[in-house]
Amino acid sequence: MKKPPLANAELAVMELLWQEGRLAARNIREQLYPDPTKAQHGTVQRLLQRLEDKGYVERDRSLGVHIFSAMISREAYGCGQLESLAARLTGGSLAPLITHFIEQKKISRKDIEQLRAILDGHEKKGGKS
Amino acid sequence: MKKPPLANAELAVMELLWQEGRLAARNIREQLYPDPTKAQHGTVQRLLQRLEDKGYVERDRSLGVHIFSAMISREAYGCGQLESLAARLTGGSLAPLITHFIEQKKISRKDIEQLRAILDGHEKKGGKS
DNA sequence: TGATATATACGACATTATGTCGTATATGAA
DNA sequence: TTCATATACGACATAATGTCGTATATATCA
Repeated sequence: MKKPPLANAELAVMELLWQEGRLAARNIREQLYPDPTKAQHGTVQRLLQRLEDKGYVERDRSLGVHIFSAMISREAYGCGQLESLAARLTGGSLAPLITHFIEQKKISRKDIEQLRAILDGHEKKGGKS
Repeated sequence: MKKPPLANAELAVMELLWQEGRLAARNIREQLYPDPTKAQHGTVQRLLQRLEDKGYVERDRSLGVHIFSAMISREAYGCGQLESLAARLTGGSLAPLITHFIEQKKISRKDIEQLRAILDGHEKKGGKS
């Protein structure tokens, strides 16, 4: 179940699905290509089909038009990418990456508080080593 | 100064440079292609040249053979990738990604402690909002 | 100094991914 | 049945990647 990174056009489709849930190809095309132009319908179909092949998108064929929805949440996708980044660079460990991120780019206080809350919550819940 | 992700062979070269500092192309080829084979020297030269073009690698031409070194540390590279991931997915915010990561994949206790230490240290040093 | 070995520069190629169309076929509504 | 729209998918241009091979430069050695 390895997930390659999403390319730009693919990510745009996923964004719509993440935001709006279930969509027909037509809705996606309307939002991605607002031009009153013609046959980018094929383009969207192609993108959706490839996303389906890769396991990112699910297709409901039970109605007239197919209804598409994301098979993986934004968080799960991001998480997988994070994991793959850590695996490639730091033996799977996240801390070195975050460390540098916090020290270099000024991370927002809100993010810091949120992270601290996550860590605290996780520890209290049932600290597995 | 946008840094595209490193492909596999490129990352392998960077790994060597990160680990060993300054290297001639020959050293890199020896470690990447241990076969007593022939002309992967060209391959390594190509990889190095492309890495140089992308700004990942620096070339010292002052000696007989060129000596290569990384222009960007492993941490800085990972940090940039992290940043780009957050920018693409969560409006630049890291917390949602980490949250899911911590909750889904069991992050090691060591990493948790390390992250907490980083957060504490950062806050004490001079909490900018 | 000339011959030989090694480096560098770079063109070329196969492969793959991506974004895009266009066309053929199916399916629904009128 | 006819027409509009959907779907399936082949095709293509572009780009990135990993790989060679060749041409040129540079060094070493006898």
